[in-house]
Amino acid sequence: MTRKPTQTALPSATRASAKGAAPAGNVEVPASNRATRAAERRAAIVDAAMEEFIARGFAATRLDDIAKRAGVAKGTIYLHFRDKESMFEELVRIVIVPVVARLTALPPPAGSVRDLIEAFAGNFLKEVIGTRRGDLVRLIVAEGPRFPSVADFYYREVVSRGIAAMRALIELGITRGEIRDKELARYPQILVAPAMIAVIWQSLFARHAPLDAQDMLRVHLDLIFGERRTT
Amino acid sequence: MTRKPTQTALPSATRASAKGAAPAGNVEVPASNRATRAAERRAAIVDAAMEEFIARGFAATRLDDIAKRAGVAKGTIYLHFRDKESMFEELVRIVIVPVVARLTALPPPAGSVRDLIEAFAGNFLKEVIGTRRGDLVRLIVAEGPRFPSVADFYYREVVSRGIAAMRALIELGITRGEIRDKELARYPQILVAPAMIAVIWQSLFARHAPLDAQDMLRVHLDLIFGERRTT
DNA sequence: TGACTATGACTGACTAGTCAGTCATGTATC
DNA sequence: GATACATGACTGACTAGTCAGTCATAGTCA
Repeated sequence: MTRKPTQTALPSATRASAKGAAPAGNVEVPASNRATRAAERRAAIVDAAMEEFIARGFAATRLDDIAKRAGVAKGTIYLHFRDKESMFEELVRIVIVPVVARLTALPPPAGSVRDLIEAFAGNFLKEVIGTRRGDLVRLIVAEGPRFPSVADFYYREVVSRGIAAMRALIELGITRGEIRDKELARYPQILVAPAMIAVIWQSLFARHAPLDAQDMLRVHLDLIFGERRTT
Repeated sequence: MTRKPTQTALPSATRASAKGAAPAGNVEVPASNRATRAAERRAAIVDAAMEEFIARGFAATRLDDIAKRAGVAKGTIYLHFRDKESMFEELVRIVIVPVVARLTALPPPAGSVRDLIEAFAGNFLKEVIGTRRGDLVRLIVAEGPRFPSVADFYYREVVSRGIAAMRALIELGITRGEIRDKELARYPQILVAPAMIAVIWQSLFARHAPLDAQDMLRVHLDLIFGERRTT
């Protein structure tokens, strides 16, 4: 009984992945074929879900809100994801994977170890700290204990790789005589710690006391590499 | 409409803080007077709430579960706290304040700056890392964005004080020639970062890769103070 | 090319279940 | 006996997930 959606508009954001996630008011752009449209919708749902989960956390996020933000009916979400939980898990994968790929693909085997690490830090600064992706990291820290599969994935794909990569760089630095402290290779976490703190700080305390992450990371590298660089 | 907490007692935990928090099966020990009993109940509720909030986060925690764990009826919770939200906020205060007090009251003005910082780190290791209180820190990171009052409180009472204290120590270290890098005073976060990372690591990744926090902090201090100490 | 049919993406009202907060009814204390 | 405290069944608001029905589009045929 009752039923008669009429359903005129069908937003769909024409690719663009609509970061801003314009809710309702977007104009009809009936993308070519069905498959494309579906992919666009899926992307819109992912973006919307990301925003909502970051803003409210897993439990407090309503699928109705995600649907509204994505400009889609609630049922549509279930055409793309099994349920709320698996949507959250997939979401993390979908967003994390390309970032890792980009950060990993970097190593331009040029210059000193310090140059390499600085390039890496620069990218991290640009790609993560203070961005939506930084918030995602905080979200993983927050929900990790309740989503072992997410924590596992994150450890496997990001943390263990990152630690291994940093360890390799540190060992190279020690071999080349750029880094004096040989013990550092045992705890690459020390190298990464200020960057992580910066991510969390921006999320939580930026409005109390803004933090110049770039400068802080430079000071930290000075500490490790022992000398002042450039100016 | 509706709302009228009744909000009678405000016991104030008469200290005691009953860490053990025996769940249901506690044999009634009709402690002398009403005030004492009430204080015990309040403490039991605080402990139970702490456990539940840490395990599930704010939104997913059920007051029924807190009540059951505390060995109390749900209504009793409302004799002590206005609602779930203010319970969470008070909880953070109740648990954090004594920890800060204990960590702050330390400074035995003896020995080198490194000794001071090492003593501090040792206490932090014992009191926070890998304990329930460490989980609370993770919880604050998790819920902070949704509870500005909690984030504010935490910044004011813990972060800003901690940063200021560390800065003072660093400056003293620089004056005394123990610390070479003068820039460090601008970012006390660098000094603290590995400790925070240890807290988070224990919560999330300990079962994937255990971390010897104590050793890591030692290596980090070696990095800052430049030389190896003892053995 | 135009008309007609089949497909399945999409919708949103609905169901079943959950849980914060209430309050009438005890019960212990003074 | 009066008061303060404690209880837990109850209410009502809210939401994850469902599914019967719709309709734009792809496919087929003349």
